Amino acid sequence: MSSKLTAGDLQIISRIAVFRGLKAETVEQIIAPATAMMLRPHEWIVRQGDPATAFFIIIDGWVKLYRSAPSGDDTVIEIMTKGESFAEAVAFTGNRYFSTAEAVTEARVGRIPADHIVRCIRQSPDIALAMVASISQHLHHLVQQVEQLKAQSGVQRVAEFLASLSPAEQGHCSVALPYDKILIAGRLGLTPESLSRAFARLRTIGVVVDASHVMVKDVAKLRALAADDRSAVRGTLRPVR
Amino acid sequence: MSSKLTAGDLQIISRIAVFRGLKAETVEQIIAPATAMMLRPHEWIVRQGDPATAFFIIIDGWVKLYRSAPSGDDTVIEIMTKGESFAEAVAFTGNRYFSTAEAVTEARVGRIPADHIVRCIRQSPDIALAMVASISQHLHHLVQQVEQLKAQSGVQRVAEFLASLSPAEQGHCSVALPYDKILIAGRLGLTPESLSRAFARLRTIGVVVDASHVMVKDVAKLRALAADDRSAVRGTLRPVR
DNA sequence: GGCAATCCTTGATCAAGATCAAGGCGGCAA
DNA sequence: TTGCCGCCTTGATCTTGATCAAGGATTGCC
Repeated sequence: MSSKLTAGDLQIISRIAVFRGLKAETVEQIIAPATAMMLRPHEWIVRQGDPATAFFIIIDGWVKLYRSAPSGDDTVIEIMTKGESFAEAVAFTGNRYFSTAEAVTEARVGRIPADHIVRCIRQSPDIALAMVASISQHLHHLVQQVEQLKAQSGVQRVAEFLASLSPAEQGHCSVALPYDKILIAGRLGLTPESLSRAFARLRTIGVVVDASHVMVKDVAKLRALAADDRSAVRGTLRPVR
Repeated sequence: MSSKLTAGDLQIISRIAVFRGLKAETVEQIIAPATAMMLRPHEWIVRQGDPATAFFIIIDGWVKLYRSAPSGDDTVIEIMTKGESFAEAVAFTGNRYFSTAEAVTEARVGRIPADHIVRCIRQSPDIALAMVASISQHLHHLVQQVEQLKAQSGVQRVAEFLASLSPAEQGHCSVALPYDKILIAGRLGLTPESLSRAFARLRTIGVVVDASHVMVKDVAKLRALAADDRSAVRGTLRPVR
């Protein structure tokens, strides 16, 4: 289940996110005691409520963070992939993980013990600043999610999601959905049925979804819709039967 | 507008949140260059998009964090009071504040320059750990908010909010709403009208709201409702006309 | 091939919450 | 005192999204 990191893993880890800006030797020192986890779909990495003893970097694959209510239903908090990290902050507090992390695809995840990092920080405090920067990203992302849930309709959230997949600011583009629609629906706080209908509505502004392929005629229009700019999509977006 | 911290301010600040667990002299060193801001209602502390150069500790009063969309409407992200801090993480990144912070009541807020803290951290890294712990709290709070918005109905969020005001786990209690209902509605992602109707529904399970006074007959029932435990409130909660 | 399971879509219906409109009430200033 | 304004509530209506139900498409397995 757990093994040493390969040279390739190190390459990936040191180039990304959490450790951006640190010297190569510092990064090496940090990840010295790291291990790699190989996961099959549905296997979990940590469980909500477990004492936090480490944080994680995704080397490959997709991972979802979700919370389970006593009533039984799960709420997706975040979906992450290669180069992203999670549970940094809580790992330093000794508290408990507040979400479950589960592999969505086959995945490879680096595990870094918190106590080791704490030692490293005492030795070179710059590490702390790098990690705070990474944590700040997570905060920003969550703040945006709260804003979206409170202020945007389902169709708008879908539009924003599609726009975020598109590399371009405007013009047309063709992208692939990164994971299945049930999961996308969860990410956006919708049921699969509602997501399906949202896609149907977006057809009226030139978005064609076929399985995991999405053709967007005009990305700018998508963004305008997400931003509530009614003039950009006036008269369109009728419900589709 | 900005002045020195009083001895009383120092008392409050050093006892709370961000600096918990640090030695008194360390705290003193950190807040040496801090200033106090006195604010009237509606005055802002920082603006969304401003470069982040400091973080803040609320000494007294209430402060709301909110984001403004290009379309004009505002989304409440968080409402905070005495002893709470904000913008810690982003202050270290040099990025821009991602919400506006505005006084809701008269308020007194301590401002701590980020560059100074960075120097302190290099000198004694324990500060970083204390701050990460505080940031972790913020993360947890946001995660909970996302969960609530995605998984709970408006009435449930209101129930949870009221339950959180009550010191007791169960039994009856009487509390005061901490700020006006428009703001409570914003915090919970509802319109004032919907909040009003949610309160009306809760009357059927023994919650009486009169102006800012709330009488709760059975806090346990509130919590059960928030947690989706239908058996606890079976047959009640009919819409009220 | 046939079968089952999963994913996705579509339709019909229902419930939740937003919106629009109106009115009560309390505080405050002239 | 009067009048105004902002907060709050209530009613009527509309929109959004959830739920329930059914069926098509794909995939994997025997």
